[in-house]
Amino acid sequence: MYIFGVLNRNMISNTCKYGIRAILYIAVNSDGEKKIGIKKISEDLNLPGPFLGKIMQTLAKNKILNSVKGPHGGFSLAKAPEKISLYDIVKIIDGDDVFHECLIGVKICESNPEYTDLCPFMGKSHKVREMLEKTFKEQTIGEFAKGINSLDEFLQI
Amino acid sequence: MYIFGVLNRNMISNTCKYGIRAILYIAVNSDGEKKIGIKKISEDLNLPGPFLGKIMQTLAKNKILNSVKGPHGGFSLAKAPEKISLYDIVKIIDGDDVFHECLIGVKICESNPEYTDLCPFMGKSHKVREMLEKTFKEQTIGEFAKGINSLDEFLQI
DNA sequence: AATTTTATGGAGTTAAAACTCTTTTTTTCT
DNA sequence: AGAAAAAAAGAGTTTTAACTCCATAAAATT
Repeated sequence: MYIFGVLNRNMISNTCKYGIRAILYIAVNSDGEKKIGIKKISEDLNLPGPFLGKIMQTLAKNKILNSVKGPHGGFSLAKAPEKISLYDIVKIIDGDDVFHECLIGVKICESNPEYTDLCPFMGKSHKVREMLEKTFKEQTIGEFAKGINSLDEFLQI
Repeated sequence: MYIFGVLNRNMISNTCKYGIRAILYIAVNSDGEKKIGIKKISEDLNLPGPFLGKIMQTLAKNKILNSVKGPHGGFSLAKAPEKISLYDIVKIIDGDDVFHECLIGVKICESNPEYTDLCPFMGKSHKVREMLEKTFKEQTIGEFAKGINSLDEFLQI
């Protein structure tokens, strides 16, 4: 339930989810060299094309993707898929606040990165949050892509 | 870094954080019976008063707070602080999506609450997320309030 | 060289979260 | 009963994330 309307609170922004899914799509469908265009990716993944374009731009600027203009152009991974983690992508698109900021917005936690238990909850929650961060850092695109049996899993929402 | 502007991505909405901090304020400053008004809470915690009013309304409707109108009215906890968990508050204000939705928005996970490893990342991340949920469920307002030495910790953002 | 195809860049629009303002209702105090 | 104090309710506005549109730039094909 939400106070003022419809809410769907996510840890990760839609923008970032789209980015992750597009990169996975490339990892699954390209053999490293082959370029894939925004049109094809956005149609297959059912994502808004022009918006995805912006996201890809950002990922290209941040050396996650290579982009080539013109006919037969498109995007390919700029590194081995085993060298790209979900954390890398989240950090570029959403930043890493989600892994570090104080969960209830207490000032003292923000100025106290050692978690020397000034906010009682931070003392209890920071281990879980470190695990969360670790999970994102250890999950590579390469390994993720290997685990995908059917691309249909990634169609639509 | 964020693509289009300034982003500060939080697991928990500001609305919810304000609610948690206001409840903590009441738990620390009231002995169970004493009512405290929005004006005092919002001034001391540096929160937008009318907005906090809405949040308190919602929490009152959901039996977390008692509210009394008129002179010497205000809000008090509707239950023992040990019976109120952070999870309760998050669920009321933000919903529990943040603990359950698929982190990268893959359809198959949403329709598959058993996590029978169709999405490779869900298989790896759901344990951390269960821990996160547990952490929120086990953290009561009562215990939290006991751990607060100085209210100054909770002033401002 | 001209055309086509694809990404890039910039300036918009839309929808939802965050926040404000004003009026009404309830309670208490005189 | 009347006035004052507080929350409730409703209708706004502002800000930000999400998304679109159009013109430009670069590369390949003819």
